[in-house]
Amino acid sequence: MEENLVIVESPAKAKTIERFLGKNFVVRSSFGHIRDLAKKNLGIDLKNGFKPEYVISEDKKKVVDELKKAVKNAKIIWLASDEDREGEAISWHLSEVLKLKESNTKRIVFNEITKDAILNAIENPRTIDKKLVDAQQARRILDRLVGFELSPVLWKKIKPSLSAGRVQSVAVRLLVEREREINDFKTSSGYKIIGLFKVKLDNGKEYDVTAELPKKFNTLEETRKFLEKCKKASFEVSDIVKKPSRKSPSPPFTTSTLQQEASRKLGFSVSQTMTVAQKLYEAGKITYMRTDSVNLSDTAIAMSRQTITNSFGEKYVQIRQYKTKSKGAQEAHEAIRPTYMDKDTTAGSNAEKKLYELIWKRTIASQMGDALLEKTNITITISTSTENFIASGEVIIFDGFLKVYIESSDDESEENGKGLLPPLKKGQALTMNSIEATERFTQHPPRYTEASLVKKLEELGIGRPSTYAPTISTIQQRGYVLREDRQGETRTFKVLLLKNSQIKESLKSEITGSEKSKLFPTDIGIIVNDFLVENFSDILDYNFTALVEKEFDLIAEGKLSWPKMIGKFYPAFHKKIESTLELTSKPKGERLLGIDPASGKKITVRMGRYGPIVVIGDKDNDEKPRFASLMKNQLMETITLDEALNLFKLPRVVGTFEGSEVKANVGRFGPYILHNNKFFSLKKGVDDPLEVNIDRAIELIDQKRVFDQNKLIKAFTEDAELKVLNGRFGPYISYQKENYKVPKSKNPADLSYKECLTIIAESKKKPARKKFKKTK
DNA sequence: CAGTGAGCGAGCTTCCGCTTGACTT
Repeated sequence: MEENLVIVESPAKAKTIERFLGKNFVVRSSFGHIRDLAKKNLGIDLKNGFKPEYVISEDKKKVVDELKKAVKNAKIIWLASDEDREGEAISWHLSEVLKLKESNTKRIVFNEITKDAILNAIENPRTIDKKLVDAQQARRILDRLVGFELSPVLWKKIKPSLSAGRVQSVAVRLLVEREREINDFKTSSGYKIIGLFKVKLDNGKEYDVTAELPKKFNTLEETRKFLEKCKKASFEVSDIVKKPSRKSPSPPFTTSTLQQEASRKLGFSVSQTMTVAQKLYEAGKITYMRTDSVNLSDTAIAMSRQTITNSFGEKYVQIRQYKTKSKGAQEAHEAIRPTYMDKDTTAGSNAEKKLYELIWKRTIASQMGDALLEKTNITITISTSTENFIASGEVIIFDGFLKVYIESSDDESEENGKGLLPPLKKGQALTMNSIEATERFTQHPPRYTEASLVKKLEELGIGRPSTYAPTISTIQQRGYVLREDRQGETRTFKVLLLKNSQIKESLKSEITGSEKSKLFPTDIGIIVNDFLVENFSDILDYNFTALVEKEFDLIAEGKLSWPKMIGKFYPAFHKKIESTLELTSKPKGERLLGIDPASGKKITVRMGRYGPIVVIGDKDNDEKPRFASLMKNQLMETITLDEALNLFKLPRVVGTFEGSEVKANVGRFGPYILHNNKFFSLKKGVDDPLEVNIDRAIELIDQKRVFDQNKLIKAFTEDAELKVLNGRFGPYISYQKENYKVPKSKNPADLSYKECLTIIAESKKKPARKKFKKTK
């Protein structure tokens, strides 16, 4: 018989701890929560004080059975789930399900996986904190009530299978409101003035100095006037200000900051970051990756000190303890850091290497000294104007943490590369080489990326490290949001150049508004959001989570009972659900665009059964209304009358090729060319079905033909339905509309008819694959 | 998949937070 059974949440953690504890201890994992509210109905007895009905989750039955066996064989059970609300609840559910007795059950907690921390925990056991468990139950029940009562309202009023919840609906709201800010944004322009000067110092050396006017001119007129004045001006250094400044390293990574930096520096999606981090964690290379804590264990700090000293020298060491700033942090774990600080790289996939190195650098930098800088601002007066030029420079006196890590910023326009200035003195005269005035435009607020949305959610205290990635993917799966690249547009801007006493005006062009991996709300996302904000403003409020968190805290302190809290919330909420079902009509987002000049009928945009459409006329008239779908990058909210009229120009005859008509149109999978009943997709962001010409169409048809030829690896005379094809995931066999993978051991080109049939038969023997849910 | 947009009805969908596999035609 084993003396002691320790139960933790994660199997990787179990493995590590078992090493620390020795022979008398067996360590098992619960794999997170083992039971949850029943999925049928609500799982909550509304007539009976909101009594929750808990069931053991299907995928946890095996785990529970094994834990039961392990309990039988142990004298003392140590419940070692995380030290936070959810962890406390996990321990409580375990003690209920495993029928643990108080006499031989101990609750222990540690928030770092080090030998000292664990031995210390064993020395200081406690009992389950039922008040904290109750706070978790309140959280769980509230979320279920909100989610399972709101979602069906959407099914009835908008579309089946939609969803709403405390976290996801606010995430969508952030995106919709940002999109509106962008639509409402009025761009204005001004002229930025940059002067290039030459200066000859006493030592005979000549230097270039670049200086900028701190203000922008609003109009071309003013700009020209200013340049005219500069023509005959003399320029002189009037002031030199040197200011020391310092930069401090950022704290070690939490889940959210790791997701942000991996997105900015490595281009990872939020879920990609988590998958790669999970791999590193399971391999024992980093600490736990779902954490809101910036804390480092004493051992980690000691290791960092050693590593920094060895690599860069003692003077680069500066030990720091960081404090978590984010709302609602529960700090059950350490920050995300390498397990062994002396390893600055790791083996593994490219992604694993890159992410590991990022984590290593960030952790090491967090224990290094501030960077010391000296900023210099030099004021240059203009004899003919009251304006001044400013030349600024920056010198690094001591690089400190910058030796290993520079944090990236979401703000792309941030200036970099301010360098060294020549040793100028007050009164020094400068010769003007040229002055350039460039028209610059104000930028609309940036669209969210996955990672910047996570950052915003964390700031609002909404969601947890374990749910950021799933939330981001849920709102995309529901069709509320698309993650997309968008091509920018060409914009022209004016440039005035003063050189050799002449002012030359020219037009230049730049690409603006291009977006990479940004989140765009869809029409459905906007309709759902507006409906929810209109009818359930309290839950959609950015402070809703913060408000209920305060009450959860009261419950955890024993100052409020959870049924009382839920009892206060639910009746009014439920009443609102019923009145909304009864009183509101289906929101279609209908908007009048104008009058069709050809027929004189009204043109409207609205949500149709299969997506957003524009309609000419209405049902009440004798004539059938005409319909057209919006293109993928058009929004109901912003489409104009002209754009709508263009949609009715499709399908459009492009020309003829090989004796048959070539047509352009937009289908469910985007714009396409139709020729001889065959479809050829138009290239996203390149071709426009309204403008594509016959030459381009033929080019696309040819390309597709070549592609299809390469697709076929082998066909068989025995059976025309059987083919070996080249696909996205490598070679496969296609037979009777089903696909089968070609084993890696076989060369697809050499497969015989018989071998193919064997492969098909083999793969049919395997248990039926879980079919992915069809998402429309 | 390359059209559709009516209306009825059965049966389904759905939340947030803990965890990891099992998937990848």
